[in-house]
Amino acid sequence: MSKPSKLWYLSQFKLFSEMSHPEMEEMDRITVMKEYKKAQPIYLPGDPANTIYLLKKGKVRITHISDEGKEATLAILAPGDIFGELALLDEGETRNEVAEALEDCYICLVNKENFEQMLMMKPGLSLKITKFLGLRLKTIENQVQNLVFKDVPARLEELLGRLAKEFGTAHPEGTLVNIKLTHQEIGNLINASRQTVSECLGDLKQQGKIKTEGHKIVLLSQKTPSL
Amino acid sequence: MSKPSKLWYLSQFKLFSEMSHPEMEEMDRITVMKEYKKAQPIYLPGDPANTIYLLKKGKVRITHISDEGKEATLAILAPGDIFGELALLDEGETRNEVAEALEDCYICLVNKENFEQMLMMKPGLSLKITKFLGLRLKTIENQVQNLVFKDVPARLEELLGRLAKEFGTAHPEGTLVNIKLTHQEIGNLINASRQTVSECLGDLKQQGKIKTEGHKIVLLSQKTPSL
DNA sequence: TCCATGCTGTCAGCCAGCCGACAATTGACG
DNA sequence: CGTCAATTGTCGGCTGGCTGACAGCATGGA
Repeated sequence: MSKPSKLWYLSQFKLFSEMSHPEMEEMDRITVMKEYKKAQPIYLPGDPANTIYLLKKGKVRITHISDEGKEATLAILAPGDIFGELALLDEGETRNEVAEALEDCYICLVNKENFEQMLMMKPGLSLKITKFLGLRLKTIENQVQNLVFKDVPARLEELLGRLAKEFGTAHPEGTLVNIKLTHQEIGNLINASRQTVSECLGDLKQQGKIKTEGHKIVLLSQKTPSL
Repeated sequence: MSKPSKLWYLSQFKLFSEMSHPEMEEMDRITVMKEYKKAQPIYLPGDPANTIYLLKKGKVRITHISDEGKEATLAILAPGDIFGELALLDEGETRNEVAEALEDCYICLVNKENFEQMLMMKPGLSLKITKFLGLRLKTIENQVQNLVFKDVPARLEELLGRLAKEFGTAHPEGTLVNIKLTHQEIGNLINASRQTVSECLGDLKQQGKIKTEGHKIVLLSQKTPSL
């Protein structure tokens, strides 16, 4: 089988980095690895929420869609991230957002019951999950603050910084943000219209803060002008 | 001592409702009950985050304050709620929001280390905390959606509904929202200016959806007019 | 009781960011 | 290499909601 082994992928998870080998094997036992092709939905609003997902390879986008069809992207996830953890809540819940593969992905599926069982047996792991959820909470609270306190240009800069940190690679003049997003998609991430994003990106270019390379953005390292 | 016993208060917590008696006593051991007077701050931005709070009596408001002094209220908490749980995250973190007693309160303080220790020993409790955090996550995601998808009048109606559910008491014509908030405070809750709130409340009155009683709001039950 | 302070209602003016429109550019695919 | 669809840049017009201002109202403290 040409896929890298599931166990290897599991070991890459921050969350499981301190797991013992027998624990890892247990994890392996209750886990199913699945492949998702680019643009393929992983779950949709209304789907039963009974699975937790561990993203191994690729990028996944989580999006809310309003009644009027407006989209708000909650997060773009990278390998090592966990999503769908709302499944840990009460029975009978359904998803209310879309999870979609932005690229070809390998994802591990964990059944809710198995996961809970494992949590029961491994208090240490449980604490890690708790901390993980707390971190997530902090992140989203931060997003609320951005929405409430900052205007579109500021939110855009903040987003570019985050993307650079998460998906950035070295570049002679700064950091290449290694992810392709349309202006519309950027707008969905910061709650702005396509046109406003276009305009603000133009401004940032003029200010010498970014430049575009093909369809990707390069964050130019700010050379504090000597004077 | 005239205060109701701490153990009694602990037993009221949803979270601990299924705890055994010895567990309760353990909880009692690591817990300190403290009284906060109306308008007294519980913690401030910059304070070290090393305590988890269990609200027993009274109401508590959690607020973010931006650099420019603009306020955004994240939540108003009622007895049985837990806050400050960000303390469970990594060491050395500090608060970045204000927690403040809206009325005279009894609050239980739990030291972070003690709490973690207890979590380690009681996997079931841990799972409950996890679910609790998940619930919190869901709530705040809902708030983000409101901010992004709805305009001020809609957010206001939604808020009134929430407050009625949380703090409402019976009233001949509908539900009395049993909490006194200024228009400014309502504005902080839904990210709107004082004036806009004032205007929208006026509109709702005209539409026969609410009326004011003293300084509190009554949500009138919608009698679907039989034409 | 009276005053001070804070809350409410309402208005005019303003502006960030939306929407629709359209042309220019790019990219994907045969 | 050509063609079609998607993406981008850029405009004008519009509007929700903000700010500031000010005049009634409450409220509570001395």
